[in-house]
Amino acid sequence: MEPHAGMKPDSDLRRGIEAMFFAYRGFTADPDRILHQRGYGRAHHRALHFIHRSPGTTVNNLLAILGVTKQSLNRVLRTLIEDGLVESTVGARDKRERHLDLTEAGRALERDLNEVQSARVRAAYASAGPEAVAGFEAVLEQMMDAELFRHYKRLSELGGT
Amino acid sequence: MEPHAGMKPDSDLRRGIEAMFFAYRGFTADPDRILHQRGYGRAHHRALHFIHRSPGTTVNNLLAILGVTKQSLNRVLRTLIEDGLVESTVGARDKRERHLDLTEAGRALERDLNEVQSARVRAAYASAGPEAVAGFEAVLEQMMDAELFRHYKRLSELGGT
DNA sequence: TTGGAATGTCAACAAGGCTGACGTATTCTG
DNA sequence: CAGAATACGTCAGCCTTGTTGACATTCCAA
Repeated sequence: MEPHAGMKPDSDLRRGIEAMFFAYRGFTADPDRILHQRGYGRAHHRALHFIHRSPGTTVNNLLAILGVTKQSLNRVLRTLIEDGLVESTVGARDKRERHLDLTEAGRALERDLNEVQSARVRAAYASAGPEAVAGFEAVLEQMMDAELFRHYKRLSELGGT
Repeated sequence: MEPHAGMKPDSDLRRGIEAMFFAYRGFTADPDRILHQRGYGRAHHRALHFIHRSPGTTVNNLLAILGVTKQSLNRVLRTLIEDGLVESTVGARDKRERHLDLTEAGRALERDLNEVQSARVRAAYASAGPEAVAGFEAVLEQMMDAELFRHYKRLSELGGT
């Protein structure tokens, strides 16, 4: 392949790839500790996060966002419901659907997890500066494929508390 | 918590967190397909990547970088050696050590995996622009914790290919 | 009204993490 | 030189979290 102006050398790309690998490990390290103490895994965190984000969402909805099979999600969801962190209510309009919401205990755990994860992201943002943050998000967005990007955009536009 | 100038609002942090989640999925999607075809998983990719990066590295070294137990790494390594993708040779200076290298077949697979993963990163970089890339790397570096950052730096300074 | 699509649950299996215990070869150290 | 420490491999067993397959319930449209 002819290198040409604007073409990133192979070593730059490898560096970026390694940065993603190591950064993702750091990104999940703090919540993982809390989860492990409580006997949960990363899948539980993801479920709590997105239920918090879209209260009353259905199982199917969550499936699409998380990109796993319904059987896989169901196992996680079942333990969260048994442990009283998530509430599942039969749909009023469509009784096949289950609407998912966090209980007070669920909100508390989600808050703890978000707290430690946000702290790290906040520190990284503060240390790298606002322009770096803009670049960070721009590259990440481009790294998603179309479907993931749609989910991301939809959630972003909801605005969060 | 009193918000003050320069303090990122919670919603910005949540957006960044979700961006990391979705982007990481995209980041691994293409290599995952190739790996799955060959009956391998992400763990095999990581081993191949870092052996390629540091030819002749020892098992202990790889353990530290990957952050897994030797039992876990051993399972992956054993299949790669059996399948003739990795070669393990007894250390010359210290015969307790095993030095790991890719065979020709191992290099070929690593090249394929790197090819598709780099393609996506390259496209993202090209589309976001060089300043965004600088910001991207800056934020990722800050997101690592100290030990991971050391590994990252050591590898980066080796230079590429 | 009935057959198919959609939604969700249960069962069983595999990958790949983990801990703990142990064996062997080799090197280092007191 | 004897014994401790290091590097590596392996066995056994556990957990999380992904998968497929089979099934019940509910809705909707022909």
